Amino acid sequence: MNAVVIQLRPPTSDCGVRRRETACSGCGARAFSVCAGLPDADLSRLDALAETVRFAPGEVLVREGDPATRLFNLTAGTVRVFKLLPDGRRQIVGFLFAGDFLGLATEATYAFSAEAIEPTVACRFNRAAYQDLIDDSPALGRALLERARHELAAAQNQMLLLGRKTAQERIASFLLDLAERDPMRAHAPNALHLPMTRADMADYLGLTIETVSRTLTRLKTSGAIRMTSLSDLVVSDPRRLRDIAEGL
Amino acid sequence: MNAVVIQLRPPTSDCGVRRRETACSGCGARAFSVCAGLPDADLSRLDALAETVRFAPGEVLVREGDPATRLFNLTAGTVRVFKLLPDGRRQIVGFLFAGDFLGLATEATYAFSAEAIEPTVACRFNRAAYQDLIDDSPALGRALLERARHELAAAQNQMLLLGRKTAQERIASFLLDLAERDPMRAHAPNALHLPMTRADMADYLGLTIETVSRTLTRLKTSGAIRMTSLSDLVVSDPRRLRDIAEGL
DNA sequence: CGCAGCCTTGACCATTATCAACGCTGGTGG
DNA sequence: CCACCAGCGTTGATAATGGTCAAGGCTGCG
Repeated sequence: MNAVVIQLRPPTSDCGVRRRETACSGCGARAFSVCAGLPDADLSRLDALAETVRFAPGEVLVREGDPATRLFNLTAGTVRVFKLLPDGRRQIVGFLFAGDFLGLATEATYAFSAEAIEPTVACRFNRAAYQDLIDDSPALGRALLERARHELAAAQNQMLLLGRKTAQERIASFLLDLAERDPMRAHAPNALHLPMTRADMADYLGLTIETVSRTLTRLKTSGAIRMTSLSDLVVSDPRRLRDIAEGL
Repeated sequence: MNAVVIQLRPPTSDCGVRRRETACSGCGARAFSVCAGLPDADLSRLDALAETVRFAPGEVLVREGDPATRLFNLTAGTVRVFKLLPDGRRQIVGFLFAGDFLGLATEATYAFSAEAIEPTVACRFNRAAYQDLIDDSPALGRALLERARHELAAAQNQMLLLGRKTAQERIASFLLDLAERDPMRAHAPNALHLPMTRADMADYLGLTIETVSRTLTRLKTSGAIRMTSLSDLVVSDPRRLRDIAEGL
């Protein structure tokens, strides 16, 4: 698995900064990469700041409460970003994939933790240096603001999901969202890979493992989706799934 | 009521842009005002773009799905920002007060609706012109990015609340958050005004009106809070309320 | 081949939603 | 000035969605 990832994305001298707009060799561009469209001068300065780091599944990228000294740009893999309550209840606030930026919501200390789910490669930046570069590169500042807008809109959608949708609507919405972001989607339009466990999905959707499992079974039985393995599925009836997601 | 508001915040020739850092005459500064600390030159250019507008309770500032042509800076009042599902279920994604900015999460079209709760005064900007000004004023861009970071962190907290907290924890968290943002807090540390209805609270917290009401009664009975009217309360035991909010 | 971890399914339970009745309050008009 | 009404809030009884507890099955790896 790890070997495959490395095959798809060989270590790059520029830490992936220049390549960030494609998520996977041979498949289409990712729409919201922070660095897509930046002038070469800015890219070079980013390159100079970046250091490539690798994380095995379960490894910690940042820990809630720690001083926020680093930012990351993912070039491969999957990361879960989450918050914990004192008694251990966990809310995953997002999954990050290749091309995504980790640390936008950051102020003096990290307000979330982040762990690799799959073998992950990232460009790591010193936050202070990155901040200097933002202050100095209007294009980068603009790109980050644009990304922040997008993340904020996504967060609002997730609040709607968590506050007002049923279990079935949540799962359907999640699968559709994932289908839109999945770097593999260009290869097979309705095929979808789930890199995370049922527990991760549950903690992202405000449900329990059991409810996630039952609901997937129900969607399967109703013919909206078909599981090709525990972590792969085909959306056999996208229209229906979309209707379910919107509560229709 | 309206008269009182106008007394506290007379219409200003500069649309409130320069005054945005104080929420109410005589009380302390608000921490996260977008324009606080901007150079005078930028403030003047903002002034030139701004137009003062007033909204009565229930009036619409922006409607989900409309082309996003306007941004707002609130100088007085309270606004609810929300998203709807086709069947009418509503999720309030935030309440805005004096000093808050409306439109950060906006891309081509509004992804949310916004309505005044109380009589509200705002500076209205043309979005394209505002965008030009951002591109041209590093300080403004930085301030907006800072604000976006803060909003994103708040959104993640709300996801934790909606996905993993019990009804009682949600209400306690909500009251504490509100206490922190309430422009009146400088006047009486533990007094708190609720400008929104129970239905608004319910739609913000992913609960029903009845559960909000019952839970407030329970907090009241337990001695953590004391209601001085339907929309005013005193946090009589802040420590306890904090513990409840964190699930302790 | 066996084991550990993850997933599924079932039975039962609890929190919160729903439905319903009633009370308070503030505004209006007789 | 008082009575009425509409809208909002509270409380109670009941229901349902999703959670909890428990058992067993799959799967992938050593």
